[in-house]
Amino acid sequence: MPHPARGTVTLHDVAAAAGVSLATASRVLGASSRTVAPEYRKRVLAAAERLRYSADAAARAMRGTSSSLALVADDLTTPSMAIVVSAMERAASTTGAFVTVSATHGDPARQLETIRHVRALRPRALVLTSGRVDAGALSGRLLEELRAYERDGGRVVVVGDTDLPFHSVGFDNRGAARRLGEFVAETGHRRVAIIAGARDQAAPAARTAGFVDGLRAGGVAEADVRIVHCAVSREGGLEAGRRLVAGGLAGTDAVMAANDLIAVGALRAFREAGVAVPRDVSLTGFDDIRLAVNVTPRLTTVALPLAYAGTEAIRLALGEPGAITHVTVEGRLVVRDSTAERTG
Amino acid sequence: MPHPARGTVTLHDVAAAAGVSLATASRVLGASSRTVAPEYRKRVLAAAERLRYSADAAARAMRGTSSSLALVADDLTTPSMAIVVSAMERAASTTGAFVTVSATHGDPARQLETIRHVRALRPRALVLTSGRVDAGALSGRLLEELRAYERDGGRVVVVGDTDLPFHSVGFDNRGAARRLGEFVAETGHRRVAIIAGARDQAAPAARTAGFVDGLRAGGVAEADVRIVHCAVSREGGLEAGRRLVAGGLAGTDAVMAANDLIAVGALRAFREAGVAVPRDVSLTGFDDIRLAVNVTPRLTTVALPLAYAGTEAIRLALGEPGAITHVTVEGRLVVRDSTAERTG
DNA sequence: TAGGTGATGGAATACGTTTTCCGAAAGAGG
DNA sequence: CCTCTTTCGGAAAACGTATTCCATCACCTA
Repeated sequence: MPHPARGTVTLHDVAAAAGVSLATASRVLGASSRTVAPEYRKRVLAAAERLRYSADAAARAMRGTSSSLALVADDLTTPSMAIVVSAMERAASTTGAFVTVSATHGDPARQLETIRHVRALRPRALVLTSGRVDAGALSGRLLEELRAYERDGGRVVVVGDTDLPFHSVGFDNRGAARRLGEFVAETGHRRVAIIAGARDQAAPAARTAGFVDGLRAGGVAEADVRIVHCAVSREGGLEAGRRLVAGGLAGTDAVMAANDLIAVGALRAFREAGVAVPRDVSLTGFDDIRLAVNVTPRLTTVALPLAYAGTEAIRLALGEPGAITHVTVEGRLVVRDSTAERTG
Repeated sequence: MPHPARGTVTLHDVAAAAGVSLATASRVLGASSRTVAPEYRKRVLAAAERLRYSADAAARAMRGTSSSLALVADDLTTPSMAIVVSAMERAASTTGAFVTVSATHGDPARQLETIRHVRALRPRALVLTSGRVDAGALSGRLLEELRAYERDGGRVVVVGDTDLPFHSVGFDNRGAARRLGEFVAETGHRRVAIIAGARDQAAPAARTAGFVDGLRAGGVAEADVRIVHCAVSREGGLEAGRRLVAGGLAGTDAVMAANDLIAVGALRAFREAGVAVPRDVSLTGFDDIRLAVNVTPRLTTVALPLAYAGTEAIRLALGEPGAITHVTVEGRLVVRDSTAERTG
């Protein structure tokens, strides 16, 4: 398909049309350091324009100067991924590189397969975004594959928390969650339910741990902190919220969700049940997705500077070689309307 | 960078390690029809595994069997683009192809440049998504470039309305908007303001025209329809909403926004001003983005089956050659809480 | 057993480009 | 006027893979 019937016009055709040699045409059209006489240069450019010549990236790549950036993500439809994709694209376009994207749908087996597949492109950098990128879950196979890729001269950047020996841009989930927990405790809440998301996902787990840290530091008794799990989605939050109210809130005055989506789901469950937020219970989220300001009440949450993280990932991916760098991006507490101060 | 120092292991290395010829190794590792003796096959597979061999996509592409899909979009951060990207990725992954993405930021010059650049990849298909893909705006240059690409054996699919002679997946913006306009008229509204978005963008313009069609068909007098313009964003809607209330609603009982984002912005402006939706005015959106059900009140809007459109685009891009096909995707009226019935 | 036939490994070639390397021509310096 | 240097066009090699063609070998049939 790529070199069909008789269609494509090659450098050879351009050279012939311009009446010069292949080498000369290449020097004019490629980014060569060699100078060519103005007369010839003009002829080549004219021929290329006339024939609508477009150099074959594959052939060009073979000779050594390829350039593509690969993104391997769990899910391409989340807002944060869109931002990362966009940041990568912007960075790539300044150097004439291409961005290729792949989705793994959170399946570790598929993740391995995808990386193996992507490796064929010999991308300059591979940005890996996943909820669970750690040595254990991968059985070492993924690590080996990534190492082989590095041996090929590529660079790996992990977006998210990881214990793998690659550059990474991580969020201080636990620290930010701790601050949010402290805030909740300091505003007078005493019985807290945590909707913790999935048990086996790294980010939600770290946030849950941080919530607990902060609440305890703020003086909430351990016995008064309840943790429930659910799917990491709006639906999961809705369902968990329903379970919560069905089982009786029993004096719970604050609910902390592992992310905004879950919080929005829970919010809906509370509204269904006639539980007023923040009058009856305060509710917090995490991520500060756009949705957070578009629900009523607007969510108190933690803002993650995703755009910054995305560009930071690109910087690591394209920057000068150097020691492995772990960049930690701080979250910022954003207090809105979904939390109240309890004076009682 | 792609073929660095001494890193990459090539088919040659695998063949040597397995003690067979290059051809044999290629036959085992590639998708060849030739059979090779079990003994040799085993040795080759073992060597490839041990060396973590990954075939060079560029070299492979040269021999004739490349496969990539290119997406050229205005803006990669919108939710609808994320869905299209995801649909493309899914389709590509089943055939072992890659998806590359590029953004043009709505700049026609950049659009041309991008397509020229992308053409180097010899992608099997080029999906072009843009608010304004028409012959006039492009001065013919873009058309020529796309034609040259087709001559190379590629296929062009335009997502969005276009008068260009390529496959396309379009939304019946005007028709759906007309139905929404009729609905608003039939539910008793008599003075309507339309927040029409940007004057020069095709989709908002078509929707506005459709709103007007529907309202008139439903019996709303032309003098009672007011049209205001704004940026196509939440901020634009917010600002337009403020202008609207500042100037006095003067009996306006319904506001129709060109899309959900604008509607959400307007909703916020109304809330600020103490205008209750839908009690004081009804409000409608367009697109049915996720946000539409997460605001209060939930938006009455038109749902566009974006996922369907995305897969449809892929189908056209990868399907059998045939006559140019224009697929029109119907919108679906979704009535929620932001519109009331006016009996008075 | 001779000749035919199907299977299969290996050498060589092609893909389109960039980049040496080489040679020719022109300019500079004595 | 001769030589040394610089400039620049062209021929050819290289990149890594898939495939065509050729050679070999085993097997089958008469």
